[in-house]
Amino acid sequence: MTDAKHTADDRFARFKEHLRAQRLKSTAQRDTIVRAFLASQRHISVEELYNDVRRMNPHIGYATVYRTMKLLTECGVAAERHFRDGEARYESAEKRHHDHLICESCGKIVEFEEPRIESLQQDTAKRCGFQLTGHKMELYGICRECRRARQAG
Amino acid sequence: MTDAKHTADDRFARFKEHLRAQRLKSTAQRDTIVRAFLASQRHISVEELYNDVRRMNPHIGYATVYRTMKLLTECGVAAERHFRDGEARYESAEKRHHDHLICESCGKIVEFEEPRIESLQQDTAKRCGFQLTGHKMELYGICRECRRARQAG
DNA sequence: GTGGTTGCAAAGACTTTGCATTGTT
DNA sequence: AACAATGCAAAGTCTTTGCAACCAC
Repeated sequence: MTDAKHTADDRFARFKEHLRAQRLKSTAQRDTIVRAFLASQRHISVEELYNDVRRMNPHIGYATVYRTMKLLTECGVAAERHFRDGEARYESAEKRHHDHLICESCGKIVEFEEPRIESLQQDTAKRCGFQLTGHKMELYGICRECRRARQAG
Repeated sequence: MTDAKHTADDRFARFKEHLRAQRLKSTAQRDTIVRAFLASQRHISVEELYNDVRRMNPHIGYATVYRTMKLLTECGVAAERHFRDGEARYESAEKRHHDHLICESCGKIVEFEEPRIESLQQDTAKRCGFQLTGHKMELYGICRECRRARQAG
């Protein structure tokens, strides 16, 4: 499924490389956390990740998860997102650029790309005298499944 | 400047009306906070508002400011926003729909409307099977003044 | 052995809440 | 008089940090 250049192993290697380059150390805790993150195919919160990690090694602390996700973000393997629920979520940073569509009923998160919107964002920034450096766009709605469930229920 | 239907006095009246309708009480603190909010022509944070309010009445507490802004939001006079800095900011809710462009250098916040983006957002949601209920879009960049200052400096 | 890392608890930032007191209606 | 509102401090949520013990290099 995943692009061959971006397998979990590749990303794990990228993380290890980052440690080496920065003269940081490899530890069992970091390995566990990174593998757990790479195994999760979703927009995972620190709490969720912490729970996954604890299953593999109950002695790992919350702070280490936070610190490791910070490292993963720095080396470009993970990207931090902030949706409405107020806690950070992490996703793989190696996908191409995209934005998110979130179901307000079940919390499902769908990714989409819409180059026409991107282009209009550029135009808009320029029109206002800004040099665009980034954006945040989230669409909120009700997904098909939740609408069906409502009608049925 | 402001639309005649949306003067500060009108909005103040709307707030008072809300209190009456909900059988809540008018107090000097609420009046002070609401007037300070209506007088501020910007996307004001609770801390900034608290400082303004303290100048008018040093005995007002932080909690009362939070509680009053909640009320103002409920009655549709204020709208709560969350930008990157992690603290809530409030703006007038009576403007027409718009999104924000934020200077990463000086923090300036500019409002814009772009119906073509809105329309593409609708299309995108539909294409993904969602019924759109809302969105959050912020563009980040460097404003003209900050770019000039950089070149000069 | 040196210096980064960990886990825990404590602290921070922002916001909400409990409660005795005060103020509105 | 009844009951909501206030101010303060305490608690809550998410995240970061200080520090002694620990471990990779």
